[in-house]
Amino acid sequence: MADKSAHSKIAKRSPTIRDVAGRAGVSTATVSNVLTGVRPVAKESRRLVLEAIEELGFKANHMASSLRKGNSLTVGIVVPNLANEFYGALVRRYEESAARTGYELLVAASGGQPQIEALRIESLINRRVDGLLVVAAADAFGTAPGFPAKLPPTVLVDRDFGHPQYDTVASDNLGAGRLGCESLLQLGHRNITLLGAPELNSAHALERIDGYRQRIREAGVAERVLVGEHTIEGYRSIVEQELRRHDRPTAIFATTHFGTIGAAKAISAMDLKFPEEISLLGFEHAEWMTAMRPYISVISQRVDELALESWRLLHLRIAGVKFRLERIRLPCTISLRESTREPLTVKSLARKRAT
Amino acid sequence: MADKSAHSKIAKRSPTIRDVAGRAGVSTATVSNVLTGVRPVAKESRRLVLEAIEELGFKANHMASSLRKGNSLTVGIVVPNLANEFYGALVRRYEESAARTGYELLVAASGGQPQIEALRIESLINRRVDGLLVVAAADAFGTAPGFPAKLPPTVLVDRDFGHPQYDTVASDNLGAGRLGCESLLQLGHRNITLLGAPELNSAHALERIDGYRQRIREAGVAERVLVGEHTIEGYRSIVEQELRRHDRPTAIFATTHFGTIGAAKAISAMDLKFPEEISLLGFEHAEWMTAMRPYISVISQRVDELALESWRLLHLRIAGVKFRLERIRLPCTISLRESTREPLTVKSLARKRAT
DNA sequence: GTGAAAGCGCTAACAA
DNA sequence: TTGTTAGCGCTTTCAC
Repeated sequence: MADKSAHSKIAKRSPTIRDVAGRAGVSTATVSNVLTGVRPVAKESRRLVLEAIEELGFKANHMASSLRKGNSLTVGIVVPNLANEFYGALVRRYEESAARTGYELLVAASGGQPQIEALRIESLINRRVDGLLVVAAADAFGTAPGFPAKLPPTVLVDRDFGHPQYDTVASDNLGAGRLGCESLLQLGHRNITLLGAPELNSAHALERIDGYRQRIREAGVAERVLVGEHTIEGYRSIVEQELRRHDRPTAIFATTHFGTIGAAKAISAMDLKFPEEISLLGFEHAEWMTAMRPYISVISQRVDELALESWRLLHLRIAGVKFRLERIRLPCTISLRESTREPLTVKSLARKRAT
Repeated sequence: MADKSAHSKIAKRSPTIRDVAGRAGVSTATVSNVLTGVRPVAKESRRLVLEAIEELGFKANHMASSLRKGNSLTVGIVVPNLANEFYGALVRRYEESAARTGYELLVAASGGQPQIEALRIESLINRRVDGLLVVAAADAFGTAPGFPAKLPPTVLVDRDFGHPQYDTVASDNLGAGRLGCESLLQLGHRNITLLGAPELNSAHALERIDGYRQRIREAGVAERVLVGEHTIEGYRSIVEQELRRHDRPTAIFATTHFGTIGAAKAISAMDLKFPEEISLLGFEHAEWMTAMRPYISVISQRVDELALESWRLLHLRIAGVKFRLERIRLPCTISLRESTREPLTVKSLARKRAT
């Protein structure tokens, strides 16, 4: 068969809608209509077009259509750290939602630095993303020097809840703090040390601490809050010190995943019976915990729902649906396992009573 | 000041290069030249343009320039699962490289299914990505029905090493298998059970097993390979069975991260002295291991280098540099910690000798 | 139901 | 050094 195109040598550039139109003997408009389904196309024309597409291996250039249509079907996602398990789980869910609805995901990492976040977001805006899902590098999102003046529809997740300008979705951190404290109190603990994250640049770490404080005050029990460097080693060393005190706590409540690991490490480094002599309530379930002895009790965020809800809001905003600023708090869940027990004293008393 | 534009109402659409040109009193070409730096621009013109850009809050439409230039400065990355720690670490490094070089990253997940992989890659091609970094869903990458006929420059990472068509970068899995076996042999173990991953859809799991086999045969020791369902529970149950055998091994070598967790779980569920009675060599270091007692010895992939090398190759291909198909194997590293010890018998003998 | 043609916002000849 | 203009590949009026 003779090649219709001008250059019959190697076809370097990929075929365009024009090539398809030529081959099918119709206009580009008809090809476009077959592709988009915006207007009806006669059966015969459609067949010809589809054939031509097949034969040429034509793939519609999404950038061209985006440029023309003025939307990119692309969402940008910005997180502090892509290697983080929690954010990884978020991104995974976003990708699922995106793939399901014909969107693609442009990912960027801020490293927790507002200036970098500003830069990365600017770059995403240049790509004309339809919307942005952001785990803010710091509170007061959008105030870094050089931050773009106008963003596309944006939803803030996990951090900087209650931002005055954007919809926000986050876990009920205060509730999580209360819940953890409550469960320890119910077991009979009266000497509970909270291992909190330093404020750093987001207040959301403080919310969990506040929850603990609220609940423990209601119980009329003395509070004790430890805050250290936000690294496993930092948490380990501070917990180790704590466990050496004469007035050692009977339970530790870590409100971060790192804190959980650090505390577990500190406990196993000491000569304490775990969990008999010291209870540990951690944060954020992870696969490896199933291998720990004792199996660590934790409070976990509902990452799937965080992703779903934030995606839903963003989707509505992109669609132009008007509604008041949304602020969604999702409850955390507690998984009581082996690392939380009633303190020794209470247990002994109970036994005595029983006999 | 009077508004020059036709509609002086609300400026809905974002300013274009034309708006900037008008405001600065120059041509669009000059604005473009200021933006791209392709041709020199007089100082005064540049100042005017920059001012106009600032005042209008102009952001160059990357899609338009891509369409015109024929490159998107975008790389697509496809992995089986975005929530996986290993792939998360990869993506993080890719993002760093991308941000550093002006690229953006479009991410997609295959769920380990070649058909989905084909779909997602097609979608990325429609977006005209300049290149693709893929952790293949299965070996024989690119053979699924409906797989795009022609890909942009593509580098395969971790899986399907040695693909006949694309550059491939992966860890030296065979070497890793040998290395692990070797280190256990050196400690004096002669009864080493290997906990391998099922072949599933990638032979790369078998390579590690083969490495173990090679080395153990060289040593003239009986081999024993266990392969189960690729889940923590699957591994746990199979290891638990193994540990109940009368001829129980003195060491277990898990060649996957899941296997490591499963084995650790099985061991701590049994009444064995760990690591005195049973050694465990795992795969892939993780933060949580620091909290385990004993601290688990592992062989780890050099994920940073995998990312760097694959990015480098892709970059060269995108730049059009011609070179033969590259196949890069990166060695794994071993971290000997507390979970691997000499077996009891040997130890006792050594003690006797010492006295 | 279909085609011709304008144009999305930018870059790259080609002139001047 | 600068401006004019013709597209990049698509969608979308507006005619027919």
